[in-house]
Amino acid sequence: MTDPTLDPSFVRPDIRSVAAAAGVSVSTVSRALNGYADVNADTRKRVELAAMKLGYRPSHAAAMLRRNQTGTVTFMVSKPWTKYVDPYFLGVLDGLEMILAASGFDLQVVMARDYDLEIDVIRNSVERNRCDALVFARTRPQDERIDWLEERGFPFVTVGRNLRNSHSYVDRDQAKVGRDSARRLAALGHKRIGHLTTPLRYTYTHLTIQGVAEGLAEAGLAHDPALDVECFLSRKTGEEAVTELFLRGARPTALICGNDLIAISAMEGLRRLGLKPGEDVALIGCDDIPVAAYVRPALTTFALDLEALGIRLGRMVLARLQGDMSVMQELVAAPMVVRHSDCPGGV
Amino acid sequence: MTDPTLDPSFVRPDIRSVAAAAGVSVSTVSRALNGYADVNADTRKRVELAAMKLGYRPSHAAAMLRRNQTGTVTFMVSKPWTKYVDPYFLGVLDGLEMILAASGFDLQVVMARDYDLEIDVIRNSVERNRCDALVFARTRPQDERIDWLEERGFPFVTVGRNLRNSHSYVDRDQAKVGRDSARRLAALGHKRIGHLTTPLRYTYTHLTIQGVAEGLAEAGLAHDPALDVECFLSRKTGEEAVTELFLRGARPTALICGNDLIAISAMEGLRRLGLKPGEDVALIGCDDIPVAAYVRPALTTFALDLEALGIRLGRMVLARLQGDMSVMQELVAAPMVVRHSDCPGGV
DNA sequence: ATTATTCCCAAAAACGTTTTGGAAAGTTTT
DNA sequence: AAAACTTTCCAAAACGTTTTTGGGAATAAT
Repeated sequence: MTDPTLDPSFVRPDIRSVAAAAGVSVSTVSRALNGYADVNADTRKRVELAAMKLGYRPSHAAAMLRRNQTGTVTFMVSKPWTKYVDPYFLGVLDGLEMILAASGFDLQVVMARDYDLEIDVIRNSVERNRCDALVFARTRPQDERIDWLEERGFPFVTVGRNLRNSHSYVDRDQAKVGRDSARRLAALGHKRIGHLTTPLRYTYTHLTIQGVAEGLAEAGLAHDPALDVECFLSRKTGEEAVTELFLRGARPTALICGNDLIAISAMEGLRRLGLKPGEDVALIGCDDIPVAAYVRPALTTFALDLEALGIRLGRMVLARLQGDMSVMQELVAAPMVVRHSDCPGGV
Repeated sequence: MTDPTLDPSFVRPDIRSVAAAAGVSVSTVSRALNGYADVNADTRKRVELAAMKLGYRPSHAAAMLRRNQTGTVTFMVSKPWTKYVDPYFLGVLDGLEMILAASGFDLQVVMARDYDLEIDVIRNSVERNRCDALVFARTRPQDERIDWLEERGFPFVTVGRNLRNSHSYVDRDQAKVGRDSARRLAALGHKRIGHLTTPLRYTYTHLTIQGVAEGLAEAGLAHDPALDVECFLSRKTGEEAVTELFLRGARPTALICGNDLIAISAMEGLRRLGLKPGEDVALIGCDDIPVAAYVRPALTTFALDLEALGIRLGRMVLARLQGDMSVMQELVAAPMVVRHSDCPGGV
């Protein structure tokens, strides 16, 4: 049996051809194929058979025009973010796509060339009715994207939150990451614990800092701001941050790193200063990227099931799309995976 | 001046409202806004002003229905691939999106849950008219996706090629990577050069192997198949491959690794065997992932401007979409970045 | 035999654009 | 002054669905 669509004279069948083939009206085909109740079982079967035989595929554009929706969910990312192969992006996208596809939604990816343009990209997507819902990550304490969308009542879900905490999101329990990091290092006997933070523009950075502060306080340790440095993915990564720290005269015996890339590059910085990472200075990362297990010393860090996160995100979006207007906020756990970079602190 | 779209009674203006406001017909609005020549400059201005004032945004669905195209390009990825945060994906997507967006096309991402499903995903996208063109990577020597699309005459561009070499693609000069790797290691005095390859299912793996063979032959070295192991991202990564190699009794003094992750995990395998990577055994990777510079020994590898690759890909797609039916095949260079993992070989 | 009640289905009206085929006015050429 | 172009615009016809409206034919109830 050869594929009819391969015939060069093949033309896409429309709903009318199916109706003709099945000997029913156009509207009946539509109702039959869309699972409406008021169509006889036999009729439905006949229609389905005819559709199958003709290789009929409803026109998405026409359906969407009539239904007044797009059937797509847009995920927005910032270019500066993708440039450094952020592990977040992919896994989340993965889970999200899975859930959406199961409900017949397309996942669309748009990119903002710069942070300033994010809001424009969103406005464009929303105002042109390009999507039914939006998803984005890297939320900020004051996030104009969230403000704008809330004001407009447009469905959206984020990875991470803003300060107002008024919208639906999925977030890693970042405060716990900070707390656990500080606790562990304190328990290992460290007194001067530094923090190489992710960019302060993001909310999650502040949550981590807060968690670290709590962990330190619990252990009776004072938080010394001189031990903290803000890092970026593009410039001043862990290596430079460590150099800056020691140049400043601050001499931490342990470093909590905002992510694994910071941690791994910080190791290099320490070596340059003649210090042995994992022996002279303890390190804890975050994210558990694939190479974390293979660097020397193997990195102690926090794992995160990105796909699961994407799945939750997807479910939230779907709920929103089905009219559930409740605010959903989920925190996902990030278990510590202990390797060898977190050594005991000297007296 | 407040945003009119914020008014709760706001309804999306359609082309008729604009026509009414500008005092012209609907068709004139369409022609004016779409840049047709046969509309008076003054009229065009009046229309544009009215559209602006009303906050008019043409309905994508309606336009696409009428134009009989979707305005989107679909990028297909395989889930098993995203799972291990392949650095390819992001950068390419980045460049691609940039080019497409500039021409008003949307980039859509679909995921195939497994290799077997890739063809179904493609069929679905094409037959349902969900996109105007397709892009995908990880091509195979016999690639049924390519076969199917060629048969159908549907526009597509790939990252990588198949054996027939009949379609448009962008590819890294993978044979050169293999050749350069072999040459360098041979020049450093190595005689027994192993190869931890990427999966053999992909064409680029074979091209690399071929390049390595050429490089070895040039140096007058025989290629010993016992020194080669196929690696995967999910299981049997470099670490296990190295173990297997030495267990077999093969004792390479240098290893060409299909990618950086294989190389970095191979380092761990070597250490487990009491060997010092970069001293006892030389290593060369491929991709130059962000941590490559930070592992110890810092990894010698091949860089690749992913964004540039994505841009070329985008341009090819656009050409296709504009009716250019020529076969375009571009090879992008991958310069070697020399660090410290490739040490001289003993006598 | 009439009247309700179900169950199906057909016809037609959207949905918001783009495109087609001219028409009207103005301009140049015969 | 007629003919032949140009320029500028318009009305109407698509595009392929979904949804609404209305009603015919069975079946059940009076």
